[in-house]
Amino acid sequence: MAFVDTVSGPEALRETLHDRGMRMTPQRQLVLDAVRELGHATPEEICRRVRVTAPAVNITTVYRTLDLLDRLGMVRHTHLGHGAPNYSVHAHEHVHLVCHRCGRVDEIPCELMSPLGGTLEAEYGFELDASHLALSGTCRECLAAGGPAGGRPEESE
Amino acid sequence: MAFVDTVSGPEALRETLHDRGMRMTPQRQLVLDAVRELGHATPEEICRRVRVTAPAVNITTVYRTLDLLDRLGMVRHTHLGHGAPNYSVHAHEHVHLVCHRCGRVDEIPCELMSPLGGTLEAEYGFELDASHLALSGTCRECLAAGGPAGGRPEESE
DNA sequence: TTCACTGCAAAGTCTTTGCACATAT
DNA sequence: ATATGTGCAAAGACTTTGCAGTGAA
Repeated sequence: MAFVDTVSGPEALRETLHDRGMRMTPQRQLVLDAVRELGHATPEEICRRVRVTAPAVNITTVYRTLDLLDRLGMVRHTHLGHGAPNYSVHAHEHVHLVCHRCGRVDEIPCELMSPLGGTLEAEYGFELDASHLALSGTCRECLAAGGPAGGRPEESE
Repeated sequence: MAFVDTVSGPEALRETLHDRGMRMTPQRQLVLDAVRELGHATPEEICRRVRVTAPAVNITTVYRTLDLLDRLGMVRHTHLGHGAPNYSVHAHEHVHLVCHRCGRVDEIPCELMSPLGGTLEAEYGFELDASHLALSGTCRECLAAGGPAGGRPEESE
């Protein structure tokens, strides 16, 4: 019997879609591939990536497809604080650290959030979804350069 | 000698502005008052509040003034994950918990973030600004109602 | 063959910019 | 008197919607 990669192969998407009476299309596969290849990206960036292969794909389709894949649980989006959201594959879990002085974005493992998650659950009954939103603050370099806490954020967000 | 409330009186704003060669205007005071009265609000809501007193004030002025007050450190804004940012007075520090199933926003004391803040600082040299971004997840009610982790977010964000 | 999906264009939010006039100092 | 601040209108970034035609099943 043939092995079917139900996690990342093209068949996974097709099956998931068919299970819900939806159709597999080249656009959908391309968008999912683009998210995987880019790691993190905005709809705009994903669209550009898709267009390398299929120049006719419309940004509208990218938005609709990202929304669909998000609802299917195959990708997820994170709000980094300003502007467009940032999409990544669902499997790749991490927390974002956004420096609001230089705009730099770092990733840290989700596990660091576990203690906080436990507290929130115990005290507020709130189940934390660590990877959906970013944490903001000031990064090492900006602390070193622009001086500590005192200075207001320069720019970016 | 007269007592001057340098924290919240009208003179505080005037002084801060004059120190930087900027001018005190009724609009600026009204926007700051609106943020104080509303606690949390979007630029749109702040504008509506200001217009109760001064109907001619333009939304553009509200945006410009909020940006100014933010740079002056008198208000701060938080990204709740979707749409417009949320402004509040700088003094009132807290973390937001946003339920991505029902959209509800709760506040928790900043201190809960201290352990995480310490870890981030020690391991990554990152100085956390807990109140600038929200934490998302699922609230107690939604967990009870819609069942736990399993179900995809319904709606809202 | 049928109906979900796509592309296109238009509209909808939220926010910023340019400019002439108003006004705080 | 001066140049900062304001209102207005237009534009800009990001996203959604309506609709007719396309193509997956």
